[in-house]
Amino acid sequence: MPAKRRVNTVKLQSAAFRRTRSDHSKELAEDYVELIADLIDDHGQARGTDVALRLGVANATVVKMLKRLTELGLVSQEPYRPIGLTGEGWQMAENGRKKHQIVERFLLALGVGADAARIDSEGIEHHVSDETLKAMARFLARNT
Amino acid sequence: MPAKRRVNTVKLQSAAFRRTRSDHSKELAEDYVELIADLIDDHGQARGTDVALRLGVANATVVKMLKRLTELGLVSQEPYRPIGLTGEGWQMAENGRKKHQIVERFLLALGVGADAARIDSEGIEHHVSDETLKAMARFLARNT
DNA sequence: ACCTGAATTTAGCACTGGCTAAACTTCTGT
DNA sequence: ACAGAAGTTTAGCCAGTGCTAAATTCAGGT
Repeated sequence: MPAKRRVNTVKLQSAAFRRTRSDHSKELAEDYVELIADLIDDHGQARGTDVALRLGVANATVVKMLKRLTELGLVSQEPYRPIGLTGEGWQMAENGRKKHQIVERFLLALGVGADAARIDSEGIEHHVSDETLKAMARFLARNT
Repeated sequence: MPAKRRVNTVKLQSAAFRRTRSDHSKELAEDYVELIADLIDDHGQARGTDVALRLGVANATVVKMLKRLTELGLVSQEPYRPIGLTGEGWQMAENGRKKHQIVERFLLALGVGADAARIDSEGIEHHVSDETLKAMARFLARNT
């Protein structure tokens, strides 16, 4: 393999790895925002305790993360009040829910059991490109 | 929904979230080990510089991580020598490569383009349960 | 044999995301 | 009305993963 070609391959590969890794904090943000949206829709409000319980982390961790999400313009909150989402936050939540739903329904259609489909879709959701998502949607449309 | 039922749901959900998150360090370990195995197979040896270049991180980061992987019993190395894998390391690498290959071939069979398939499989690989992997393999067997 | 350049390691820093314990608000039931 | 329960926040800790700069070791060519 010529040197130039190899360099390009390496660059592409490192980009792929770096991407999956730098996305970790974005993933976390998406998990929080999506969960908050669900809580608000299901219970009328989202409280820190609920988020902590659902995510399996300590209360203080949620507080710290919400501070970061507020700085990112996704969450809006006043002290000692339930958690709210900004417009941008709602948009991210909607997007995530759509993705999540397609992935989970896709796995079910593929023959994966309900439990595994739920768990795996949670993890996979954040690593699916638009192109792959479209392919999954096509599959769903064909197999219905 | 009865209280008991809801609690179980919450526990399941938090378990799913916690799992995807606590796996981050395991993911990283798998990426390193898989890459080292590839380098050894392709070039006869794996050097820190190559790993750093491929993963898109600094040299010192690789050194630190290799120390952790050595403590985990996955990597074996003497100072200033190329990187080796333990039996357990090779086993993990093999496992990862198998998974990776199935996921990537599955995405291709689904109609995803080569570039997206490569990048997405990199990210998805670590979040696919055995059950889902089997479903993908079944799909591949049917559509060949 | 030895010098130089490449590779590796060490040292020290920053940030993220986790935790516990303690302090502080808010809500609720009597 | 207010005491206690429930929820939130603050403070301070730790581990993991990244970085740069400087020191060290190794290997090749003269």
